[in-house]
Amino acid sequence: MKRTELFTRTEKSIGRDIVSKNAELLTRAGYVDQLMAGVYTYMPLGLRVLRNIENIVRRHMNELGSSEVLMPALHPKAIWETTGGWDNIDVLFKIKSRTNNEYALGQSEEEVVTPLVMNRAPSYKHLPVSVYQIHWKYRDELRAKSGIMRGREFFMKDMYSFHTSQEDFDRYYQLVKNDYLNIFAELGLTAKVTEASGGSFSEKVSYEFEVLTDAGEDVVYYCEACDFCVEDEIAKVKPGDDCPRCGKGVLKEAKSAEVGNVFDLGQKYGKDFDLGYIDEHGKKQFPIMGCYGIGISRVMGVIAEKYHDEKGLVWPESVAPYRYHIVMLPDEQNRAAAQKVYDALGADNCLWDDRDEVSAGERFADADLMGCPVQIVVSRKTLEEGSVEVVSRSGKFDKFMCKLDELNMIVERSQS
RNA sequence: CGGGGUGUGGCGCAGCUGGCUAGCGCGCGCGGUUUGGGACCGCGAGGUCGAAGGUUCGAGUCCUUUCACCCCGACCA
Repeated sequence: MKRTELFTRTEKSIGRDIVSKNAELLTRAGYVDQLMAGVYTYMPLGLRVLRNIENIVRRHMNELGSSEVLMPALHPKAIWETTGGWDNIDVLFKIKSRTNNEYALGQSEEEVVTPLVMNRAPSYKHLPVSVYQIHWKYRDELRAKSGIMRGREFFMKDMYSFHTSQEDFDRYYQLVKNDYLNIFAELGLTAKVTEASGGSFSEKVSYEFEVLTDAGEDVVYYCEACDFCVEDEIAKVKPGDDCPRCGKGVLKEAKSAEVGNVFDLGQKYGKDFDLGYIDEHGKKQFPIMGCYGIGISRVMGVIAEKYHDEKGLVWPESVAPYRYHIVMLPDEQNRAAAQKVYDALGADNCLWDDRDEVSAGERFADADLMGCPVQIVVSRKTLEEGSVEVVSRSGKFDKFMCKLDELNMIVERSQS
């Protein structure tokens, strides 16, 4: 995309009341715009990052054999009364219409997905089933905070699975749990599988996927030597204790952000809706269900928290809005050369700063702030050698010159 | 929801105990000089000071109410 087609702008300074690093950088770089507390517009570049995260998650869900659906965010009151959530979930967003009917905004979708799936699974032969969606969620938080990390409206992947036996559930649960670590790794994040409480509707422990960061609001105790990690709320151990798993390491305390979770829902929802299936003996049974979340928009915030320096964002390649940022110094010859680079690398991979009358310094500063992985400088100086200069935003590779007639070298050499 | 802070052109801010046509930087428009790290000169446009009410000869400055945002806490099936 050409910069002149982008209506967003960058800001040098930011209000003193913005403390959160992700909010600061994403706002200054023009990735997001706050509408109100905990509610953001995703601007063109921000949306591309969000879509990249989303698509990585989507690919994994599809590989897990789950089917994508898109369920409503606006729910009737009745289904939430059926499960008890209307009265028990204080973050449930409730709406009264002019007809005096009441509605809820979805903060999770068990109430929708359970009838949706079980009405189509009359017998054990139709199970297991796994479905997921990637959609907005709403929580009536008393206090939204930390930029896009804790919104009242946020983008989330939520998957639900339905099984006929505990063994089959455990198999799938384990599969998803393991794959989650791969997903987060692909997103550039090191997540720790963390034991946590199952919430008010589940006696069982759940697992949260925690990324260590001071910007997070959870506190975990983790082992330095192995992958043991537990939420402080349910921990029977404390910092300084020997690790209960490996015995070798000592537990440390850290703040962290929950980027995903998996829940064993048991038979609650089937029972609440009285929706079961017929087993091989002709008897009615309730499905064992699991739910599996990943906070897409929160992941974006956490990545911004983990990947930045004093100059701005430094996106991992897997989620960067554009792989290449063409820093063109204004001049007709430079423009012609930049056009060549743009065509060679593909418009969908490049953010081309094609503006006139903007100083070199501002271009460099903008490129650093926006954080695309590879910066390609086109200037009189580089063209004297018939080349462009290729720079890594993260320092992953040493900068090098690339001849204009060998532009595919950029693709090769910047990958490694 | 309890406590604290802040609301002044698009963005960032100043405006002390009330006083005359509300300032500054950035950005924006026009002209010119610049062009490898957020350049410079000149001219110019743009705000009624979050909102409502009150005190006063006079309110951005004081009082009351209210809304919004930020931070701490509580909360976060």
